[in-house]
Amino acid sequence: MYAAAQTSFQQADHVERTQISGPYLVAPYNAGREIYAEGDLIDKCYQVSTGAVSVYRLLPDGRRQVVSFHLPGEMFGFEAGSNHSFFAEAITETKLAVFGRRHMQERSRELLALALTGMARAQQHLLVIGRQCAVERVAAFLIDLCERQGGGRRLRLPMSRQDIADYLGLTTETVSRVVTKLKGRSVIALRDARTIDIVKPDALRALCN
Amino acid sequence: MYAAAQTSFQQADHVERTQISGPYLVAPYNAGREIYAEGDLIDKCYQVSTGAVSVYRLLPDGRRQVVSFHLPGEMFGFEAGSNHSFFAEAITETKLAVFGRRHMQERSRELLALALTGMARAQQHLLVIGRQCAVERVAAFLIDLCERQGGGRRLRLPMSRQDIADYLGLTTETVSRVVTKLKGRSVIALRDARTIDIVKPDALRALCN
DNA sequence: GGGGCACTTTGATTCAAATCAAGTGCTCGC
DNA sequence: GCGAGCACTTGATTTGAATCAAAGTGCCCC
Repeated sequence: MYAAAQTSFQQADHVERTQISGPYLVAPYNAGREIYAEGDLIDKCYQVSTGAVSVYRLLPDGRRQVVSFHLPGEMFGFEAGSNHSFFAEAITETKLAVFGRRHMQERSRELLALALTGMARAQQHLLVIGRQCAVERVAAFLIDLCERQGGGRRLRLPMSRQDIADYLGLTTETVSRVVTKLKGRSVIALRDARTIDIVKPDALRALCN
Repeated sequence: MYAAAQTSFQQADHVERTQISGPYLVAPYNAGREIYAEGDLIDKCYQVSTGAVSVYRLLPDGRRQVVSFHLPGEMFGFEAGSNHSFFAEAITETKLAVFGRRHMQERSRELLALALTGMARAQQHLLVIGRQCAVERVAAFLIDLCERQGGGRRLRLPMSRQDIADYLGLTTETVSRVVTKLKGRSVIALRDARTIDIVKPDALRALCN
């Protein structure tokens, strides 16, 4: 399961340490590569160095819910219990700083803050998915991603329309239609399908409700 | 904001301590009473002694998402940051064990486990709301509640259809129709609107996927 | 440079749940 | 015991998003 990561560990001394400091290794993952699977033992946690990661859950019939995306600087991989309930995979070419079990125990104070933030994010996401319409969901998603990328006007989407749809509880077609509509109203502009310029940030923010 | 709680604190020595031990007080809340509001300072956390609590968020236009219900023995009230992002209110006549800030600091290890469990619950809930149809959502809700009440066949609902709808991202009408349909298939039986007998637990479980 | 493939967009139709609109029945206060 | 009000149920209709279907578009590899 961890074969790729374990054979390609390397020393790293250039990775930003925004949340947790200490000794670690950096592992590269190709786009689409699984980081952990449902049922795997939890014995590591991760910080995205470059690239992007999705954490998701599957229903037996294949329906998928992405519960979170993780961008550079963000931590993931800690869960309740001893085994993972979710899958994690690299969306694009990704490098991850990997922390071992010992490190997690030493740093339980930081982990608490991260767990509380994760809970808050998931609960905010519940409101979006449970009570907002398609346009509101996409607008909220774009704003969230924009802020997490530093708040500039240009937004790079590391994930596909399918990933976005599975995150927002929609279909790719609906996501695409909403994007087209926002483009039509000149709220956003597309350089290409994965690069969005936010033309009217206030209008976009107003759409979240 | 906490007036009712603060004037009615009383020593308690009979409340079960399933998660955290230590000195505390017990406060009674009438049905519908607010426990904390969005924006309130976070300086306490709570354990339900008797009754039930809902934690929810509101959109400016009044749409509401209940993010969690809390039954006897369960803790709530800890969030990221220094101020609440959610509202909490007693659903029925409720008694809460209240823990102060000092206690939360001393018990950060237990809090971590609770935060991780809370995150897992919220993420599981995301899958239900994002990717399951009305029947699946209601079935999952009934099973979850049943297990949290000890797993017997008879289920007492402390909350209204509106509360359930706001938890599941549905309307009261839809919740009611699903309940009627499950009753029609003899998967469940209703003693009254708030008391459900699970007649075919396996069939109910099969409906969740 | 061209073929194939994956991703995205667009269009037509269907469908599940929301909305709108009455009932029904239970609880509580008088 | 009786009426008012609220919670819940049921029915008719609408609607937003899903589904089904078919083009674009760009990219990689040969």
